[in-house]
Amino acid sequence: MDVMTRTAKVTLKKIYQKLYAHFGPQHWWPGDTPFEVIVGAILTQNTNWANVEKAIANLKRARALTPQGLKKISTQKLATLIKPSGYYNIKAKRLKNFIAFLFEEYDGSLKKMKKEPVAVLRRKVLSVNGVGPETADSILLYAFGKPAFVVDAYTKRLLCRHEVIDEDLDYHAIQDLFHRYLEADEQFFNEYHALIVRVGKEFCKPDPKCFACPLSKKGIRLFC
DNA sequence: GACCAGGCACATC
DNA sequence: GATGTGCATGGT
Repeated sequence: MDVMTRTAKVTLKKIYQKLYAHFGPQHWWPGDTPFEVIVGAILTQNTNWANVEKAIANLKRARALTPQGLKKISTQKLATLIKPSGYYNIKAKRLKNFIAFLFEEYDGSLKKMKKEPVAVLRRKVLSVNGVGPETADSILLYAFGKPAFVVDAYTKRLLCRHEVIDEDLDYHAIQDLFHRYLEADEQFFNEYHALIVRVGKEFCKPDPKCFACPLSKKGIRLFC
């Protein structure tokens, strides 16, 4: 194993250990059912989770938080229910696109969907308009328990700030780091991503000067 | 009032 | 292929 590879591997493991030691297990994803996780994954696109929760509550109250429920209601009605999550018109269409896909390919059954090999599943989910790489991997990992690492804005920011990666690395290049250097374990990927979001929300703000982090006594970085 | 939040598709060059 | 833009609410 070459030096760079070894460094990246050690660094990724070290970050995880520091985060886990500080925050403990996160018990993700916040969703009662796999279907709720999928809906949440679409609604949370570029959106604060607190707003997504309001939209989810509206869907539950309207008894629409099932494949059949979302299939039945109109796109317009759906948009009204999910309004608090923002981008409600486009997200209503995206949810409808996913539902159409679910019924066309799997008769509306998540159980059937889960049986698909992971590589095939990812490719097919990505073909749904409105489902990009992060949403697809969130679905694979948190709804279906497949070992797909979820790369989000926090992941990229954290790794950039700690000079593990360059700013210009794209989604799949970043994901590849986790897939190549760490064991592909679903629970581990689940916990790792959840911890990144936790530290990101609290301490890793967009302001590039913001390094305040409880994991370093001097408050600057995870490790220096 | 400005800035931010667990993206994505599409237009344009 | 790179870069820019629209989509929108609610909390700080």
